[in-house]
Amino acid sequence: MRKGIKDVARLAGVSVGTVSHVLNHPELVTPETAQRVRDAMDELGYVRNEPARQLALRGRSELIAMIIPAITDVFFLDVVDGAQQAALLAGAELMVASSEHDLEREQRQLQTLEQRRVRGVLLSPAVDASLDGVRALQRRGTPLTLIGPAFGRRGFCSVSIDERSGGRQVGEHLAAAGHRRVAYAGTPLAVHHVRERFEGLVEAVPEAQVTAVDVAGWQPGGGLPALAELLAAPAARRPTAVFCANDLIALEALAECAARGLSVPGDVAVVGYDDMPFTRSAAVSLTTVAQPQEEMGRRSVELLLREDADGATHRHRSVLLQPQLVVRGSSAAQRRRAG
Amino acid sequence: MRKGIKDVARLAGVSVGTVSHVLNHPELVTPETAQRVRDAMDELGYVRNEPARQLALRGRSELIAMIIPAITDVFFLDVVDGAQQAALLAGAELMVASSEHDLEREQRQLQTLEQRRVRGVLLSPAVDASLDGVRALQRRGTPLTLIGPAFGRRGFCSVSIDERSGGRQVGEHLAAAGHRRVAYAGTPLAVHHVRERFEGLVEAVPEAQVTAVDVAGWQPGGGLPALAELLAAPAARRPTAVFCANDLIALEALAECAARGLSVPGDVAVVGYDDMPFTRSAAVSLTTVAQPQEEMGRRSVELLLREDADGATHRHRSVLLQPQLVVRGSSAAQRRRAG
DNA sequence: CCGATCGATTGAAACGCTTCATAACGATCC
DNA sequence: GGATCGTTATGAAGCGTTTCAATCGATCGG
Repeated sequence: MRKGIKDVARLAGVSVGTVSHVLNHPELVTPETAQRVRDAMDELGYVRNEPARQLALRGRSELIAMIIPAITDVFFLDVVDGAQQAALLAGAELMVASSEHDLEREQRQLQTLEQRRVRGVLLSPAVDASLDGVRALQRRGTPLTLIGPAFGRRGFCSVSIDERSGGRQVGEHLAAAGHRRVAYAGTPLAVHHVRERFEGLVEAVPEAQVTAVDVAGWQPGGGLPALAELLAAPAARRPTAVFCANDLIALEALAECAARGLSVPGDVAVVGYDDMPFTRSAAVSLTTVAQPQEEMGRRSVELLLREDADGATHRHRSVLLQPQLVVRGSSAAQRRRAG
Repeated sequence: MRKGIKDVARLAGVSVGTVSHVLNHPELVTPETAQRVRDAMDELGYVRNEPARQLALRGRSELIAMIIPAITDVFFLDVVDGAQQAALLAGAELMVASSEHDLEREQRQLQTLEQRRVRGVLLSPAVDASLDGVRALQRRGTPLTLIGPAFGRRGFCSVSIDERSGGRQVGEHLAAAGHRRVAYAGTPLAVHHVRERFEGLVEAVPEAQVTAVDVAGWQPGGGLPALAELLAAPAARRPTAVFCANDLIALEALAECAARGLSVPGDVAVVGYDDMPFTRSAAVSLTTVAQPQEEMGRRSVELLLREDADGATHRHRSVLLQPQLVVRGSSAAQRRRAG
């Protein structure tokens, strides 16, 4: 049914070798012959058979695959975007799959990618994934770089973000504005990046009293009762700043303040994390921390391609990216009453 | 370097045919032999060569590809998610690529997908794409279904959303609440879905005066001067409701109201579109229109697989999905002063 | 005018797999 | 005991491509 190189050869009156040459080494073929072959291709609607090609070349495809834990996680949008740009520059294609935080799916996807002989894999592992399978794959010759926290991940290239620095930047900003009582609203500290940010914060405000507010179980629109309670305290004990583990929580913190008649940033400063698009559009524009997602994607592709190029002489690298505090209205610097 | 089926055969002391059988037709092989072969595979770290397999089977892969116009467009997150679920159910893999609104990239991606002999393609075309290339691809035997507006796209299966109905639902909601002056804030009406929503709105509020506010050039945090001007009018001429073409604009409209001391929904009702996560967390929770993205993805995969199964007898189908008004605080029903 | 040289083209081998017709081998039956 | 059968294993053919050694003409220097 489908036309192959042979049909083209017959129609053009040349051998299959020649047809292949016009595809891969046009300089070896007379322009006229080449044209005749191309005409034949058009006429037949010839489409190269990539699997066959790959087989003959006993090689890798130009496909880079990226596995992320959840396709609906907006954090990865720009990571993918950056990776895509870098891949394009290198003449490779990028495709994305999602493990949905399921270790088994992750393994299966890695397996089919290896079977497809992809050029390399960018992996942001499902949370508590054991990396044994990944190591094996790598040993068998598929380059792989890790995206996300690098701890305990020797033997791989990896790109991660300095979460602690993000917390520290927020802390320094708040300390400079004279805050002495700050609340940290986040999901359980057991989650790696949530804790790192917290510790960065604490580190940077040694003279302040920091209260961790666990919002486990929170979901958008659900309110923040634990935080509300804190804000209900008399002014002298009430936190003067709230640092939230992400922007959505921060937006809701804003609402809690408004509901209590507390002005932001007058009475309470609010800081988010992630710099999502809506942070600029909120009633009080949100101070937040921008993450270098796009760069994360870009660098990970670069590491991957380098690993591929280096071959046996390769030495793994870990890249640590810096987040960036973005000061906006919700924490605007101002004179504070003594607190 | 890499081990093949032959190496496995040699090590297990069987023929290549047998090895292949344990992979594809285990029932034809004695359990003991099968075990021996599997042990050999493990020992050698054998990984199936998918391209070779595909070639031998002269067939399609189990890979479904989806091309979206922009990887950073949050709208598609749940579309991809739904598609992924459906694909998984059907035993296929889904991979995503993005054309970045570039017709040329889209074409190139379609081409490499065809060369890879994917099982089918879900395409959300770059805006003003001509579909000729796509038609050719389809004629050559790659099933393809379209995601997005169906107009002028005969000859394909497609899944789209009834944008007009979304506008109508908002209109009916506002009309029922007694609004007589409503503003529509959106990017140029030339954009298909923006216009459709507008027309739905107008259709549903025949007795009201509707003002279209063009926010072309707007970006998050930029403010909405055109809308602000409207809101600055004396109460008797000021719109009592603002319908925004997306939630981000609506959030900003909320801020404009607050800045002018207008209460929402008391003085002005605000309605958004898309039902993004933050709509529940805003100071005034946002009335908006939820889009059936996840279903969109699911249905498109179903159509694709059906087309693949039907073969020549296939008749194209168009599915039109209904969006769903979600009423929240920013337009809460209430007694209105005569307006 | 002949051998050498060069450029264009050819055809076959190889890539790793699946499958199919065939063989090998017991067990079963008359 | 020989024919027949069923089960299991075999090896060669074929999938569509690329590449490489070989071929074929034509051109060139002497």
